[in-house]
Amino acid sequence: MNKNLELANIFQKMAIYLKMDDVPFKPEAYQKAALGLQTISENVEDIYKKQGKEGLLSIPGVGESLADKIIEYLKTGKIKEFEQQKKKIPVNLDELMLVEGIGPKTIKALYEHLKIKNLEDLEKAAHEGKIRNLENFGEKSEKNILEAIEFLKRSKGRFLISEALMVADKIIQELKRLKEVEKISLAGSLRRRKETIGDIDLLVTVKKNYPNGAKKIMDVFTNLEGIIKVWDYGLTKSSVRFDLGIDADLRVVEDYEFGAALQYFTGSKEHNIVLRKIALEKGLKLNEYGLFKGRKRIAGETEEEIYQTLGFAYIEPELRENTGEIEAALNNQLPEIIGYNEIKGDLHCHSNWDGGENSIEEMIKAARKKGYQYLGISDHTKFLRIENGLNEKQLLAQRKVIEKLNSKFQSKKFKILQGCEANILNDGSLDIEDKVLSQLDYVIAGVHSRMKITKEEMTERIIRAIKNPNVNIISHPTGRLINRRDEYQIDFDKILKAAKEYQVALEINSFPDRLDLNDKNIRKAVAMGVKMIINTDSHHKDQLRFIEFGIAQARRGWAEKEDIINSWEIEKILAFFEKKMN
DNA sequence: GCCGTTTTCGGCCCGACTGTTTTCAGTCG
Repeated sequence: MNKNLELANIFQKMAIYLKMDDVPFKPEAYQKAALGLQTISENVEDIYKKQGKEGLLSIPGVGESLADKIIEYLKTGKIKEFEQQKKKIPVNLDELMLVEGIGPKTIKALYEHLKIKNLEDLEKAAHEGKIRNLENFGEKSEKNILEAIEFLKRSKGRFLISEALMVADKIIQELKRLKEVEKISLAGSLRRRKETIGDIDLLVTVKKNYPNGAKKIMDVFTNLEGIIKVWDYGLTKSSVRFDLGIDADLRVVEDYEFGAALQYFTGSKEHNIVLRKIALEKGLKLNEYGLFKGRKRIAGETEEEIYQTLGFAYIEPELRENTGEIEAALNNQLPEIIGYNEIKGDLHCHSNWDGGENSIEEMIKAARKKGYQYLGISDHTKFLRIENGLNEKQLLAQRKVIEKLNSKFQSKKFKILQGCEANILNDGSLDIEDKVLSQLDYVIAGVHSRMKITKEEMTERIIRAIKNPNVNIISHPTGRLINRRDEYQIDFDKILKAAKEYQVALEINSFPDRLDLNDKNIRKAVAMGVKMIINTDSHHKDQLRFIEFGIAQARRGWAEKEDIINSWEIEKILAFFEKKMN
């Protein structure tokens, strides 16, 4: 883990400890600093080296006191205050805070009365019926705890793609520096860009004329920063665990078998089984070393060669799940899935008007740097007080600001759109008056409250929002949070039908713990001709990069350019929004 | 503890929901 994340992690936990003692305001300050550390792209160590404390103060949310704590950590590897807090209440916050419905106060009470320190203690106490006897707890809360633990167990051991990719990128970066390394590639679920990742698989080939190359590579790999355990060390395969808890496997393969190995280790298993079956039917044999006719290797150096020799078009890794891609490839009907460079703008971004980190100008700058042609500012609206949601008056004031910015950028062929992320209230109405909504360029509507209602109620609620003539996009349509919260109950087919009828785009939210819609739902939408939009939901300019996760999800859902409205030119999107109005 | 087109000190932190209660505490967004 890099120092940014380590510090962010500590500040998060210090915030939790402060909340246990009901300290006002400070926890939020610590959390804000943690967020700042997570989102900046520069390394906090480098910042301090180059610019000293001044540099640290420029990190969003970091002031005098937290800058000192950062320095203390960089110098000593510890923060005294944090060590004291841990000593006072020595509990595993990482585990306990993951339990839905449990927060700082509960953790403190459980520790003080029942000495519960971790998930295991908690589950045991709940099973034994000890928790219900505590003040302010009852049978229901005990049952909820057990259910939440069950949910955790189901998702255990899977990492968010963003976490896994961060570790993998670092490994690749370090190994690429070695002169012994010829080719290096991700494999496994990470290469297929699955939304959660079990472990990291990597393949390398050794350059010729380096007889001890494999050893050198493995030595470097098994000694990378952040490794806490080396499971295996070998010249063809090594396996390690990083401090995040994630494992990584590295395999050294020969040049002539690289494609075969890549194909094999990328999977999915189900995809490969079918592929091997087809090879057998053709009198061939496919394994991780190549495609063979008898004992003769007829393909193996590249993946393309293997697919081609088997009689297929190349199948993108994101499609390799044996959910019809092989049949499609055989019939030459593979979709032309959307590319990673085909998004022209992001329409779900928050600015500092609603408590986001950056000003509209800063967001624009970041968007232009990404090569976007347009950017949509869609701040929260007033129902979400905590997010500083905007009211009608503020939205209209913001409109003026954006109009001004547009005249500034007119010559530069960049367009700023004003939207908002309005809240879908209990009855399906929105929290902003229609006459104001109708003045915005577009409207996103999303559910942010009362998520545990019946399927019928939730479906009706969202459909009523879809029917609102001003609504163009439904944000994070199923509401799930990966590893933390299930989708809310909805009849997705009905939602799709309504979205199609009323010309509303469903969002593919790129935030790593949302990725909502998921691949299955995207594919359903594609099949029904419902339009979608890949947005980041950025609350900070650096989060615009999350778009790659949303695009990956769209690709896994077989979406083509035509299905994704923000791969379109601005005029076409505006026409899409416009049409709904009439 | 942070931050400043109201302020370098005094704001910031609301509202819904759930489960425990019988008027409230904790969690979540």
